[in-house]
Amino acid sequence: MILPYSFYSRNDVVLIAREMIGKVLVSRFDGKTTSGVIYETEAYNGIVDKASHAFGGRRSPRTEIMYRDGGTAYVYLCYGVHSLFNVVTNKEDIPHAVLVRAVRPLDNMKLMLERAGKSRFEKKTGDGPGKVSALLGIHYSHTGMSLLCIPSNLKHDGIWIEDREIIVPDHAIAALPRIGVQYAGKDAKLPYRFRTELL
DNA sequence: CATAGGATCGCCT
DNA sequence: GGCGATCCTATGT
Repeated sequence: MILPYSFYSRNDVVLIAREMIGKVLVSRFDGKTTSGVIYETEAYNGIVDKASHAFGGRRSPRTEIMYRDGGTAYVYLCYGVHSLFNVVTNKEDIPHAVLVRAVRPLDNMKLMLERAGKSRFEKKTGDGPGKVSALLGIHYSHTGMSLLCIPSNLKHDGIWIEDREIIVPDHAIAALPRIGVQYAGKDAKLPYRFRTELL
């Protein structure tokens, strides 16, 4: 089942980030589908979250995407090198987002290896938000795409997330501080990162 | 217009 | 554990 608007539009971004563990991130570009099982995410809790790009209600051409309705892709360039993929959650004008930090490669390993410039898979191949985008072919120019409009035409591009009923028990999901947000002061310590070692 | 810095990665030691 | 790559974005003049 493709995750519907009702999954993304809820107001608890931390819960959504936790529930995204075990879901399958899918992309289709040039008619070629690739996917991976999500095993690490981070929640960014809108205008009250110092670690969020939208902290304090800041708006800019880049962060404007975060104020869109739930189910929109927010992809931005980090360190001039890496595209980082997030899903916007909640309703329009509430800039919540979930960063996908790691996936276990699933469909079309060959193409994903090629994209990552690797010759074989290792445990860490999809571990890291920059690597997630590299494997799936997601680029910062894809920011603003809807994850709810699934292309029926196989030649059409699209990104979406599926529930393939992969069960990850609650006790197997660790809640940890987020990575790389030391500038966020007190908010840097919030347990908004979710990760499982089961997948 | 100029500038500093970033929700990272891979390679080096 | 340290560092350079690399370029967009935000901010300030």
